[in-house]
Amino acid sequence: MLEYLKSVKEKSSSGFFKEVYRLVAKVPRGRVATYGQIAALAGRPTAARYVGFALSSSPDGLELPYHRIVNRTGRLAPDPVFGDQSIQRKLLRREGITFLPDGRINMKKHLWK
DNA sequence: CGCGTGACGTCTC
DNA sequence: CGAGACGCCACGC
Repeated sequence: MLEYLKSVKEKSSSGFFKEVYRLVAKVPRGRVATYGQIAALAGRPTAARYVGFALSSSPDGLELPYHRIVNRTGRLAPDPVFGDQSIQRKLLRREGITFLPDGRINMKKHLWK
């Protein structure tokens, strides 16, 4: 699995992945986007899972704002991805993003577009 | 064409 | 609120 992802990012053969990277990079500071949203913009409304996939294999060199991508309910990515969710939360808060009492992101207020 | 793989999404218990 | 269960799908083999 990781192998093919590697080849994908090296060859940039996948238009979908490439599109995902492009879109994610466009997310402005202080805003967040959802997997499903990115997927839809990338032309694959139902391929939300793959968005996360693309991000987890983010190409070296490209500094994508992973932390701005969250799932629909405002939940952050699982701990393993950032080592600890608190890291992602810190990054987001630093950009002015607010959290709800339950630790989820205030989607209404910060959702991209 | 089928199999395996998930940073998803949404619905039950 | 936590844990499953499904359905979703691009992409390499």
